Amino acid sequence: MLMSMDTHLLRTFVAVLEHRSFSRAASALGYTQSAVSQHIAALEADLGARLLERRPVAPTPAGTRLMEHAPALLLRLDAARADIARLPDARPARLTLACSPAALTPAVAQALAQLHTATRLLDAEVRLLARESVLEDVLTARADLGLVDGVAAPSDPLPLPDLGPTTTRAAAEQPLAVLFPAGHPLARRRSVRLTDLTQARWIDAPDTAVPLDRLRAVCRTDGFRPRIRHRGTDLHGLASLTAADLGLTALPLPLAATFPGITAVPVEEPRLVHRTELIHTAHPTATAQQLADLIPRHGEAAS
Amino acid sequence: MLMSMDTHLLRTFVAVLEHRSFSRAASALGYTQSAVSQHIAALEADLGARLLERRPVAPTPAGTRLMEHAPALLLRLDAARADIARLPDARPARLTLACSPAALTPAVAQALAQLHTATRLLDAEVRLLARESVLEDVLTARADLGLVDGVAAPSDPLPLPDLGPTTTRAAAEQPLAVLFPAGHPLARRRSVRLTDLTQARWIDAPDTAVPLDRLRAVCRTDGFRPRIRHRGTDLHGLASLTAADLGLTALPLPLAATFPGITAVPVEEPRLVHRTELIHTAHPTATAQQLADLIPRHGEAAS
DNA sequence: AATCCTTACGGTGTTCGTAAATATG
DNA sequence: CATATTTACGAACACCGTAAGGATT
Repeated sequence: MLMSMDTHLLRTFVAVLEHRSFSRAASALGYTQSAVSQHIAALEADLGARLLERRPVAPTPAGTRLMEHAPALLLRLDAARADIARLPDARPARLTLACSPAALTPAVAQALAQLHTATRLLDAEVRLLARESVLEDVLTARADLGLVDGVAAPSDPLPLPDLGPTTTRAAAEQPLAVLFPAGHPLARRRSVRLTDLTQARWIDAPDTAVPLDRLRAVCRTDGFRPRIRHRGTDLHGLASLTAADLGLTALPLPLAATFPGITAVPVEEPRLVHRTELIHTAHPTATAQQLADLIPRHGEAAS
Repeated sequence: MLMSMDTHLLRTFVAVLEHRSFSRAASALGYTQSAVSQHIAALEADLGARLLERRPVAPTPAGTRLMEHAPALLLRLDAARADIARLPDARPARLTLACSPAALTPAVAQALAQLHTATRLLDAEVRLLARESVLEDVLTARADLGLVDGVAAPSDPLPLPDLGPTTTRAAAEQPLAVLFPAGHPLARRRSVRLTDLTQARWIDAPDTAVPLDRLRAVCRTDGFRPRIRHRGTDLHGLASLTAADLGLTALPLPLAATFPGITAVPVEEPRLVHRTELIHTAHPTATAQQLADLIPRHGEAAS
């Protein structure tokens, strides 16, 4: 009766927790409530521990532990499938590029344009995603190439989770800036120390380059408490929140300087840069490699 | 008919490639040859690609791709199971510490001794493993605590693969040294540049702190070509190979200085250290935490 | 009472082993 | 011809859905 933690079971487990309901998870997965119930029961029997509280549905401690593994496992399972699926095809002419919000720089756009004229490329697609989703898209072959941005020490790689075999390469490094509303007292300074701003009001924008928990990690502090949260990839909207004095934001300096009502001040301390990295699988398609070669580089690294 | 890449199938797939034979894999797994054959057939049907060549058994390109994912997947599956299994137990009194070869320093031994007297600890075990295996042991709960060593830039973390939720902490940083046989012309120098030694004869010791591919990565060169390879965790034997002029080795300076027939010369450029890191799961056992707290620290980081 | 999850039960389809067939070197 | 993998087949079993049973709000 004890199966070896079948992937089906993990999938429904995750779905149940996402939907906080057996029945909703069931219809989402195309199963019966009964089947979902049996799946969870089987998992619990297999692992010898209760995983979920019911009514309301919530994870037990053991369920929480399992949840720390299951999504990554399922993602990697999909990645493996995708890696094999894209192996033998006559390459479809479509090229898909997944980008986190601030990673789509003019240089990238130019590279795309070059490729377009050079190869009479039929179809290219750019997907703007939350930074967490880019790696996922590349691993599952929803995108041929990815561009993620974030903050790091100069010439350090971004700390990306290692969910499968990928290759990473620095595409750009730009100075990091804090955005102030135009009249802000600190807006006249030539540079700021991040460590002076731990107690300021910040906007947490977890889908963009600089989630606040990253700033906390990089500055080794537990300041940077968010006043409000901004979800999504709309940097212009984010900047306008700052312009309205709802809180501070950090963005790459050249980009930050383009927003109206904003004064961007470079970060002086700690020594940080806004870095963009190019991601592709260990075995990129030919066109993907072509585009990758057209995107300027700024150093090198691989995983 | 298409299953969702069942974990059984992956397990037998890996076993078949490890044993290079359907029949040997079958008996290793407690199956019939027939069952193994059916497993592989099912996987190939599911993924729509031939995975193995038969007679002799060897991976096809698609099989190679799958092999880039399957072991990590299975490891993480075991890690999840272990994470849950060790959750509710009344703690068994045994504490297991997994160490890579040069990570077991006097400070660690002292910490163990302290714990032993402080808690009248019934049973402690130290496992000396190849550096790759330490993380694996911690994830699967074969060890409560891990110590891995390697080279990195000062105060940079070691690049460990992210195969599951773990916490990492620097335990020590020591100067890195190159080992020369006692009479070697360079052995009289006060320090050496690694970049001057890319063309020298090296011993590759992939199970110890400084595999040559790591040196290549860190020096951004493709030198450091191995003359011979040394497997295993026996540093004394490794040093004696160097003493016999079979090739150079890099080790932490204080340790290197203890070997007879060897002159250890500190590395001056690039700026590198030998670093030891303490690993435990995100939810360590009480005794594991106790020991961890007794081991001196040298900075901090988490994943 | 309504909603939601669990349990009982039967049909369908899958998995395994035995054994015969087939391919390879 | 010997060894190794595949295929055929039947029995045991697992899985899902229907439907009835509990539990919780």
